[in-house]
Amino acid sequence: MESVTSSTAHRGPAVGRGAKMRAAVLAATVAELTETGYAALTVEGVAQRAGVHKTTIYRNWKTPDALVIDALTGHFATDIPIPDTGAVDDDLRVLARSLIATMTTPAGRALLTTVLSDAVRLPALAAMKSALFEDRFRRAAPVVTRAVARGELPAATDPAEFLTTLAAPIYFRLVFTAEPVDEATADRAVAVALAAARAGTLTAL
Amino acid sequence: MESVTSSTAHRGPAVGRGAKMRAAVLAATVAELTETGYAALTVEGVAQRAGVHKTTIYRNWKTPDALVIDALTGHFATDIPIPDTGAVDDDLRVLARSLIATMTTPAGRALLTTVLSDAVRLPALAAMKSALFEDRFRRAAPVVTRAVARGELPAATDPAEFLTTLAAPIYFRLVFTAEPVDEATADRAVAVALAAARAGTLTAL
DNA sequence: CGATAACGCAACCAGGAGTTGCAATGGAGT
DNA sequence: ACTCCATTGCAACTCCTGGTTGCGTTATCG
Repeated sequence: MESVTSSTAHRGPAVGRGAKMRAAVLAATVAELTETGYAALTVEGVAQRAGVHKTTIYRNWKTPDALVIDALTGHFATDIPIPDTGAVDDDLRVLARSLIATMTTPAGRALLTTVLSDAVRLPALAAMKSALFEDRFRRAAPVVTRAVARGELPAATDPAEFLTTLAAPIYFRLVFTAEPVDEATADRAVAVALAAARAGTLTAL
Repeated sequence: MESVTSSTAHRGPAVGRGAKMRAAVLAATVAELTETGYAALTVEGVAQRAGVHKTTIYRNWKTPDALVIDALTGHFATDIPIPDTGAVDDDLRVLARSLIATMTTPAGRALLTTVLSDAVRLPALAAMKSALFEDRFRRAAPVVTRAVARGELPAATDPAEFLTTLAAPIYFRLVFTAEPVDEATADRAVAVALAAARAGTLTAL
């Protein structure tokens, strides 16, 4: 201490190091989440897997929960691209298939599992869950409105209703049943949603 | 060992007591499950709520998990009645509404939440999850087959497929979105499933 | 009414989460 | 290349809570 001396403004903060370890820890967290689940998640375990010492984690994240939030928020950022092929059928097929593609990866499963686990008690995670679906639906809504504009679907078709009908069977199988979820599942979901919409059952309340 | 003595066969085992406490503990477990979730479930908490000492619980259930399984298995037993009104529309409406009725009760939510929580790591609970849906679908299948027989639905309609389509949006809203789930939700799910089936999109693979 | 089994209680053990102080390391600027 | 200082590693330590054990107490059944 004493004098910081007049010259040296502020020396090298050495901030480049934390980035790598941060990435490693976040990745390790997701991995642990997939393997052991949120309940059994231990900072020790994450540290070990990341090749880091638990002290480091405790110093960089005030609480283990913050770590989880942080880890999941990353994947959250990876958004599904919204197609615009000119035909509803194709748009929806692409949409459903990419949804399934992202959700059947280990990382996707980790997000889904954790979001459904007891971690929902964390307000931040609960908010994330709502935001995730609201956001995806809002982003995908144009697919429906464009189809309506083109006359491919009834004018009264509600985008949110439609997308819920499309997504529900996919998530249902992912979460509840042990059935495999693949392209066939996607295509069937599309067919069902389209049939329902064309029958006029997917209007706003 | 020794002699059990001639007279006194086997004295009063005093077995009538455990029943009441068992019920109290099981109820307390469900309550704790709804309020605090599986991860935060503590034997101490359950004991306190049940007006019992934790030792008693540890003595009656080898592990806390066994307690959870036991508690949930109770609700599991409460099955949904399968209607047979003579018209698919009515059958399905009744079915969907009673499903929603049971799942929106505190107890129903407890079952659902726990079955989706980290508790799924328990093989017994995972098995229960599969069994639950398989069983319900099997029991409800006649509603579909009868409708087919009556000519109300296409002959190729697959019961499991149909029931998945019916249940999925309900569970989706229950689990993922914050929307209220009521009769309107039930009726809409019925309309969607019927429309999809009549369009021939719910056939076996 | 008395014996026996189940419950209540209190003290105890174990393990893991989270903390702290100090030594080692590596990156940034000169 | 060299030096400085933030950041990480490391080890020991505390504390809390899940789970256990032995014994006194109570209630149920014959």
